[in-house]
Amino acid sequence: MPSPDWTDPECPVARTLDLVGDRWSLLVIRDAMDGARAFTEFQRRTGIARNILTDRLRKLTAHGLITQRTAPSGRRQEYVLTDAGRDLFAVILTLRQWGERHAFDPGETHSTLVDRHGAPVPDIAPAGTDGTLLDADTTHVRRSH
Amino acid sequence: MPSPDWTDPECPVARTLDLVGDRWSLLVIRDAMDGARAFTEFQRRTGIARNILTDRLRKLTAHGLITQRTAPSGRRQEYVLTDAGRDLFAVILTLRQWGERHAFDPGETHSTLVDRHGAPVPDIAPAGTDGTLLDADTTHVRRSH
DNA sequence: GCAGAATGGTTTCAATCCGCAACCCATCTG
DNA sequence: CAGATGGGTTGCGGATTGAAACCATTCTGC
Repeated sequence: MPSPDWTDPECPVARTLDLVGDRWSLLVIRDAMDGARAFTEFQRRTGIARNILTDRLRKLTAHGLITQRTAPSGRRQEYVLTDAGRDLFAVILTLRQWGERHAFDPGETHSTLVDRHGAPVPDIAPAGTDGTLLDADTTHVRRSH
Repeated sequence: MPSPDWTDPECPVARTLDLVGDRWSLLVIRDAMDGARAFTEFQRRTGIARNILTDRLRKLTAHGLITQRTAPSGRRQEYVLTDAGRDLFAVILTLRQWGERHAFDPGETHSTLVDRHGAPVPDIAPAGTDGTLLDADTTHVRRSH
């Protein structure tokens, strides 16, 4: 029901990118995960244009990644992640870790993701059922015939 | 040297998205990981417009994610992933797994990522140093002072 | 060794998308 | 009640995209 015309209907990567694969959606999700809830707060953190933010929030809502509701403490609006939205955590995390490894010069500082105790989150490494590390050379796509 | 004006210079997520966060780049990377090497092959698999593909291949090359070289078997050109490009495997994988969980109706078929033995790749789950599962609620961003 | 197809693009043009600025109304705050 | 803040909408110009046509070089079959 959300997006009838997929770029590549049978590829899950392509479908995900059809939903969040633009310049801003994942940054909105990132900020929602870090506590942003109000329209103005998203706008301030990302620097996105206000009309585009309106559009992205509507699309993400239509696709079931966030929901809009009135804040418990009054009449203000707020946007919060759905379960599907929160499940993008691993995506944001791998994007973050790749960036830390490849998008900074040595010595450049960057923000860090830490757990409740302030300890840095360890790198994610894809592993097979037997625990061996997987990469592009040891896997391939099997098309859904 | 690659991208002087970042959307959000100190956030690794934003920097990564500045490099590959458009509609096509990650699909090109996906296909490169699955064996595509030639210009026409990328165009056929993704359905991207040819001038845009030219632009994306140049940008990905400029950012060090792919390299262009002449094929060993003659004079044809080919595009292959660099180490940094191959390191996007975890990103593509988490996008794929999220899509499998949330972008398909129950009963709909989709392509699958399998290892050398044909076994499906297990889901990635972010874990802390002590092995506990991490998510958006148990982590937060620490800004770089 | 020549015709035709494939490869790897470039160019042109129209349509779409995006960012900026201005505007608007409702709600808080002093 | 004046001003600030929240949550937008509208209009406009510039940038990005997509479709199609074009082009030069290289294979391929006969």
